[in-house]
Amino acid sequence: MDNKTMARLLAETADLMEIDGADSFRIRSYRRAAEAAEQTTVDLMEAAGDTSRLMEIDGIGKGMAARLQAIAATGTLPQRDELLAKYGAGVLELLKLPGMGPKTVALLWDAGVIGSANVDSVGQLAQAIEAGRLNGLPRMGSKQIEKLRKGIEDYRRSAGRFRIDVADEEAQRIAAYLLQFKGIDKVVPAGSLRRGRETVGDLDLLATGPACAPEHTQAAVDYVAAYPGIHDIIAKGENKVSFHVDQGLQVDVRLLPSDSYGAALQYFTGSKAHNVALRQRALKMGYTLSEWALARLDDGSTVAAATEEEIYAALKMDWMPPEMRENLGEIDAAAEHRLPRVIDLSGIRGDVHMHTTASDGHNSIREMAEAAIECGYKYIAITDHSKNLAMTNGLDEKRALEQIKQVRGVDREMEGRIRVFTGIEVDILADGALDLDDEVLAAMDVVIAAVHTRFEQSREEMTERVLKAIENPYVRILGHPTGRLLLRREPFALDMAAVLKRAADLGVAMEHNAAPERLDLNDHDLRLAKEMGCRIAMSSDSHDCRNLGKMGYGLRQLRRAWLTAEDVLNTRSAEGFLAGLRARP
DNA sequence: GCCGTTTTCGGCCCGACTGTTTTCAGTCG
Repeated sequence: MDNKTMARLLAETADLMEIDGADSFRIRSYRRAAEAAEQTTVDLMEAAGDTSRLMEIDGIGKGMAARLQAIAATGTLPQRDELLAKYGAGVLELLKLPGMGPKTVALLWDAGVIGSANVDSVGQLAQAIEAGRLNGLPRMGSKQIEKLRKGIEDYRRSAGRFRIDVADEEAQRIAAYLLQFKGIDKVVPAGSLRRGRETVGDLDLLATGPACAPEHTQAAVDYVAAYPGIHDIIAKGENKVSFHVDQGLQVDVRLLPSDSYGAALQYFTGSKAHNVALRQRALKMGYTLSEWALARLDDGSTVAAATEEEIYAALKMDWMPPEMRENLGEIDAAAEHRLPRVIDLSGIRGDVHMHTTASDGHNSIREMAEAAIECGYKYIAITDHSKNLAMTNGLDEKRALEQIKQVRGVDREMEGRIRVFTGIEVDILADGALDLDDEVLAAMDVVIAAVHTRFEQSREEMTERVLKAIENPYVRILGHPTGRLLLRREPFALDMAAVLKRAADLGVAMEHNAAPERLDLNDHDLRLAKEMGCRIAMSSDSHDCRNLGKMGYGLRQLRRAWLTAEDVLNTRSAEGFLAGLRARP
């Protein structure tokens, strides 16, 4: 069982305890432990034998260590099983409905609307609503019932999160609309979009300006609510409008006076865990922190509010990039002035993976090189597909050798304006062998090995396959390691910890494809890579010169994992990049 | 159930919005 599953079991137990009316602080412990299990780089199954090692993880005490051990040993948690038997598995799904919290679930259960044997609680609830069986229950007026009916509709229509680039585009459209209103000067996305999460659950936009001052927001609120892309309005208050856009994404727009802008931006950027920890720190210092201001506890006077920098400074901390705000140690680091300087997009000097018309790309070597110069890059590597990928017109040994000559030719023609390296994206076969001869690979500057064909292989076999491939001394980069591109974002079942470790030992770099629809490595993989000293090679994997330079989203993931320029090979000069790769035999 | 500049007991983050309440509970972020 992986950490994520263990985290889910703990989180579900917390949900069930909440329905059961358990002590709220105890519930919070389960949630904290679930977050800790999800975020830790310790392999919990492996550490389960060692109680003290589990207890070293923040948020895991004696009790939670025992529960993790129970999960590791039996695959389940007695507390959870008991509550599931009582309430039925369907209640966990009910909690995902908007407006449906534990108290309401408990109410429905007490009233007999939800039966313990019933698994399809959402369907059951829908039927109960139609049959009028909610009428007369406490707190169940006609509006509340209608809200639930609509919630079920929305849930069935679009459950889930949206890719960051999709959310980003919507944010820009809404911002452009808002900025047309006289008195709205600035619109900034907050929430997980600002933190650079891979996906966004809903969109938080902050607007400020004279029209957003308290008591004068009505006209601006009405203007927001008139946004043409709105599908339906969820809530409309004095300084907040929530709505769905047509594709299902929920948007929260908040209007704020400029003197609270920093406090609000900090607050709505989150994450939740970061904010909770920050407010605890504020309390210890005799302050209270809200979206309006950092204020003194005793007389309520404002300490800081207008900018994030002021607020962090008043809390005796360095300001930190939004990507780092996940309560993963950044608060202590900022207080001790030892935040790492995370990687910046302007530091990227080369793109190490791209295709040309020789295989399935749309442009010539020369066109790719010219486009890369436009992006400000100092070097690129041409890495077309190899022959096993027949559908891409992949290169065989003969064509690969011919291409080397062409690339070297273009490299000379560029006269130092940019360096163009030779390379290939070679296929890892089912047995871990590569589909081109070593003599050809030996002639390449950059060999990227990637799995392109998936056979019916188990996790162990997939891992063996990749481990064997990177043993090949000519392989310098492991390409799209988690296979997300190929499997419609379904990652391979692969022991990433083992792969990262071996890659680090061998000096093989790990590719991180930075296009938003690909993003090879997740936050957890990247933190592991950093911990193990496995270096990252960022790429666009461009098949079109227009896609070069679109590394922004993937780069923000690297910031989330605290990666610095040191950890990423593309930040080096052309010669430094080659030298940073595993040495060739 | 966790944790310690409050330190082994007694605390544990903050406010807006909604609906059904005539003073507040529940949900959300």
